[in-house]
Amino acid sequence: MPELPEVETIRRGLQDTIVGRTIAQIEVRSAKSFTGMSEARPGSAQTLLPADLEGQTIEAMDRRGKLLIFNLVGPLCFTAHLRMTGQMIFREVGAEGADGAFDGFAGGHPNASMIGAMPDRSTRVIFTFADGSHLYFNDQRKFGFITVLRKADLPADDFIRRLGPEPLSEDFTWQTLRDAFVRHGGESVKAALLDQSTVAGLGNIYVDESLFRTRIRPDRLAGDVSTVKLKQLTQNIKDCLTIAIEAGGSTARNYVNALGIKGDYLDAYAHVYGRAGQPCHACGTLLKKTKVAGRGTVYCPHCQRR
DNA sequence: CACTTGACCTGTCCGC
DNA sequence: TGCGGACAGGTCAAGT
Repeated sequence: MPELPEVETIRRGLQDTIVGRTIAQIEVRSAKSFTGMSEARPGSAQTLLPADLEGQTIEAMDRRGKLLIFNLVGPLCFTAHLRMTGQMIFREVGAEGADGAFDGFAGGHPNASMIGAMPDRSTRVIFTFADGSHLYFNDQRKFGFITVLRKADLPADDFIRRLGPEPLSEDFTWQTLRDAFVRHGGESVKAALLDQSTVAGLGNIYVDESLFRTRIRPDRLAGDVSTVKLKQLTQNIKDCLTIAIEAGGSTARNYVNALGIKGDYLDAYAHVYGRAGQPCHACGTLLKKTKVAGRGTVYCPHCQRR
């Protein structure tokens, strides 16, 4: 659920709050949530563990696709993948509990009401900084995980090295999309776009939205998309993600940013995601829900005919 | 080999 | 009210 715009929003929030802070202590409540703690891995002697982060200072926040990268002063870093329900929530000293204590950050924000006490029952990892502030990694479904590694090993990381271009960089062009669609020619466009090697960071929401904007049916074969449509789709993906980042991301279920605040994209800008059965913004036809590439998929049967 | 389905989890919602 | 089942959808392993 957190896709690129949500992860980018979190990254910016953390860049503004935790950079320069030193990790004093880490509490891992769910071993599953930390790579190397539950599974016995070969070469485990080299696996870096939470304890290796204690005493380290956050240098900068980075992102690759849907992966958050916490750079530390020195040779180490750690990554966090939020998967479906992960959250990274920062709390200033004394702001762990009631909403009221949080006024300095979220007071007056229309979406601030959902902020709850930390930690809660979904909290899997707690970072305590030397100044007493906290970073909570919450993850209801325990699909997400944190991995500690050396910065030098990042490019070779199994997950990172398979990622396609960053959609908002100039590395992502209609030609790169064309090449990916050739590789995935026999699959649906939707499946091809969900594959992180095609372009990094798209998930169910922004794939449906980008396809609606380009008037392509999600179940259309990737190999059948014309050059004209490829060019439009490339631009629409960029536009869609840019607008979503400006809106602070999408909150379909439980996404919140680093300060615990929901995103505005869905209510304000979504054309199809979460709107099954409602009239199309362009033509008024009722939007249809189906299943494509194993995911719930919403599209307009009139605007997206081919 | 290309493509699809299931597993991993937990919470919510719906029908009976 | 309680209970079973479908659903939510990122990624990888296993299956067809």
